[in-house]
Amino acid sequence: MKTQQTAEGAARPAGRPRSEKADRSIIEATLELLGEGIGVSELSIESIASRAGVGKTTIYRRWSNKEDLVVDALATLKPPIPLPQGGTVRDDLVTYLRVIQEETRHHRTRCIMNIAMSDSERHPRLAERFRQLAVEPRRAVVAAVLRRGMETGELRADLDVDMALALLSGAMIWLTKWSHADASQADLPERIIDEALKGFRSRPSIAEP
Amino acid sequence: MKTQQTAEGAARPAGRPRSEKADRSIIEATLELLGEGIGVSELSIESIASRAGVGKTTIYRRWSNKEDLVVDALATLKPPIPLPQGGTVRDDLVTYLRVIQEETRHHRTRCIMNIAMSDSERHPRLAERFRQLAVEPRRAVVAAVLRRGMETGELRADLDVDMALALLSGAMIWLTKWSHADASQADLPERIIDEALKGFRSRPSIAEP
DNA sequence: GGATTATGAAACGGTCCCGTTGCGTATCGG
DNA sequence: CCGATACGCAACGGGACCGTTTCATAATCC
Repeated sequence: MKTQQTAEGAARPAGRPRSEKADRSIIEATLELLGEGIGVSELSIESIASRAGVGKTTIYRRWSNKEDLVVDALATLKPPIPLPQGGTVRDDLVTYLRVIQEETRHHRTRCIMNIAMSDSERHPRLAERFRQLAVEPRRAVVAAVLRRGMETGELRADLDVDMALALLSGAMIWLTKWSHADASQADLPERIIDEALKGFRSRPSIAEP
Repeated sequence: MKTQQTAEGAARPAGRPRSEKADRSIIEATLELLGEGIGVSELSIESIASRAGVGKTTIYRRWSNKEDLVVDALATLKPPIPLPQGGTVRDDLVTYLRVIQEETRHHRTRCIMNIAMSDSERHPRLAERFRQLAVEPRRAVVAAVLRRGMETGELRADLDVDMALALLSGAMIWLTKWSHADASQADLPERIIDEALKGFRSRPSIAEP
């Protein structure tokens, strides 16, 4: 009845242990396929198994359905380092948008973003994963920058941080998706930030820096 | 060799004419399925035929591939009446975002938006259709409002109209997609507009209205 | 009526994928 | 070595669609 205890104290079941290498290649194959534009609904277990060099059995033994597998796979994506912050608030925000813009250049990133936008509708757990994986870290970083600006007086003290994040991120995504102009415009981040900083309303005769 | 000329001058081919009713039900069935969350890649000709009460032959006779059919189907979507404009620029912009917010409540609209965002990556002709169908009309309407504000002095004279549209629309989409808070917040449009109008930057002691 | 074309239904062979099972082999604990 | 479990592989029966073809019927022109 006695089973060997691992260092972590988990009960070690008898027999051949599961291959961590198989785990990794399954996850990696899943991410590869998603990154090539395969949507969750088109993603087939067989294609994953084939890509990973693994039997279907090995996959079914670990995940009972596709959504679970995709959720786990996405969990391994590391949020890209978001921001070297240090300059003025404007500079930091520009840098932030530049990172997004650069990410958007990669086909893989665009595919993942598409999954986040679309498949989340039918898979709430995916949506939650994306929120905590991609949205929340960025929100936190930008919020820190904005709050710093609010303290130094560079920004309005009553700024709505969530609203500001939505304006900036939303604008970047919208433009890269729908702008007629070449989306690779180098000055897009600056233009977005400056419009957002200045605001649309006219101001009675204040010299702009 | 002679063929009868219709009133429009088009050559009338011999034999039974194609059923316009079939045309319509095919298009309608396609939009129904897309509106239920079926993505373009999952959309099957057989399901369309079945839904439309039509033989597959009838579909294949008119469209040689799925993308063509979807493009034609989307072309029949009328852009929702965008804006009763009349009040202040702020009021008109709030109304504009309210329309978007209201549309987003409908599951069908969200599905169509998802297709616009995701499937456009793989189907450039779809992207183009969406641009001229949904994006451009809105851009035009909002641009008109903004320009009016620039003329009356309510808005900055050097406002970047495209950037402003991106900020507003992008923020709305971003928030309805990723906001933790209840997306049906009634005051979302006002909050977006006001942040955008005021701008993030602090202003040296100017009383806010 | 006769020629011509369209229509819905059904069936075709073919492909892809499903989720499961059996097989021979590999890797663990005891 | 032995029992237990995991492995990759191949095969299973079953389902969904593909794009095409055949067929009896319907609509239009002459």
